[in-house]
Parts: sequence; structure tokens; C-alpha cells
Amino acid sequence: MSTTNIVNHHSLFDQEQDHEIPMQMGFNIPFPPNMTLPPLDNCHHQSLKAVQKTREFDDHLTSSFGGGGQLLSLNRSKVNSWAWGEVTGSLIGKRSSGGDDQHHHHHNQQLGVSAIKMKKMKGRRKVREPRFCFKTMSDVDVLDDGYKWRKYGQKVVKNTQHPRSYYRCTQDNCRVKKRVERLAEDPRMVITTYEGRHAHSPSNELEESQTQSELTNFFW
DNA sequence: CGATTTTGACCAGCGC
DNA sequence: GCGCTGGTCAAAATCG
Repeated sequence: MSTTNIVNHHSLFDQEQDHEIPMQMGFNIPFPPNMTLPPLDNCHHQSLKAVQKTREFDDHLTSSFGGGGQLLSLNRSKVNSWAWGEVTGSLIGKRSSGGDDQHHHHHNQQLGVSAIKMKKMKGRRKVREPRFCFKTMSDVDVLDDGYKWRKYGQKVVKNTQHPRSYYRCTQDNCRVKKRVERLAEDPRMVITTYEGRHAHSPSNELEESQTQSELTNFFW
């Protein structure tokens, strides 16, 4: 059961016009998909407010959806995403974490880079990549979001029972990553965190239902 | 046999 | 500096 809870969310969104949703939800961040610009901080807050207004989220942006919806919360980090890469847009320095990331993450995160890549990346600056996560009640860990992912790591994080899995988009030149873990306090919950934006479409030829594609557009 | 997962090693950042 | 931690690599194992 609950193969893709995400499908259930559709019922909540379908009355909305497709092109309206991303703006309202704030995930359509006004910077190009090649991620040369940071996910502007101020955009963050406004989006959340928009979410509340539009979707009647509560103050903590946590809410149960009706009709069997299982997306319980949405969260978007404004300062905790970091990456290495070329910078063609605005540069940003490191800023302190505002503690706005997932409540279950008690600290700032920085991306690790391999030694080889490190050499290549020498001299380049840090750029933040957009990141957001959501909590889902689900039996399956990996929700089908229309993209293809390859697992590249698994780690047991401190103070948690369940390991965290790391995935990368299989598309060439797409460095979007996601990680999946179960909430320690409630193992029924799956936390999915996306990092970066796809510079391509899901390209999931078959079995991409309309529900899924709509949701895909909605999120990323 | 190519694609993907598994898994320990390795690395950078951080706090002390 | 040292140890801890989370993120990534990469070789081997496994899958389809």
C-alpha cells in the first residue's frame, strides 16, 4: 500500500491551475535551472506565507491534508544548501544557519566533495543549491517522482535508527541529489530532501500518469 | 553484460 | 591537532 503517496496529494492540487501553483507554493524559484543563482532568501518567506494563505497551512507549515492526503509538511531551506560549482551569477558568502532547515536536522550541512573533484574545483566558489524537503507517511522509502535515481551512498546518522540513503539523478550532467530517511520519532514518516534543480524533464517515458506529471511540475 | 546497489574507506568541516 | 560526523567515492557484489 501507499506505493506513491504523492499521488494522493493530487486531489488537493488539481483544482488549481497548473501554472499558478508553482508560484504560489514558492518552488518555482526565479533563477535559472543551471543553478547559477542562489535561492533568494527573501523569496523563501514570502512563499511560505503564500502557502499558508493558499493552502491554509498552519503557522509551522505543517498540516494534514484532507481526503487521505499524506503530505504532512513542506520545508524549504534558505541557507543550508551548499555546493561547489562555477559561478556566473551572484556570489554569496557563507551565512550562519537560521535553523530553518528540517527540525530534525540539528546542524548546518555542507556538501562533501571528493578529492579528485576537489582539485578540479579549485578556485571556484561555493554556490548554494536550492533544497527542500517534505515529510510523507509512507511504507516505501523512495517515492516515485518521475525521475530516475541511482543510489550512491547510505549512512547511519547519529541518534537515528534508520539509515539515510543518498541518490543522484541518473541523467547526464544533472547533479540533482536527494536523500531519504525515516524520521526517528516516527518511523512511519519518510523525509525526502531534494537538492538542486533538474535541468531536464523527468523523461520517464512510460507510466507517467497525469497525476504524476502534474505533481512533478508542481514540485520541480 | 550493462546498470544499479552495497559497503567500507576516505574526506572536509566542525568543535574542542 | 584530534576525534567525531555526515557526505561521497569506488570496487565489488548483485540485479535484470
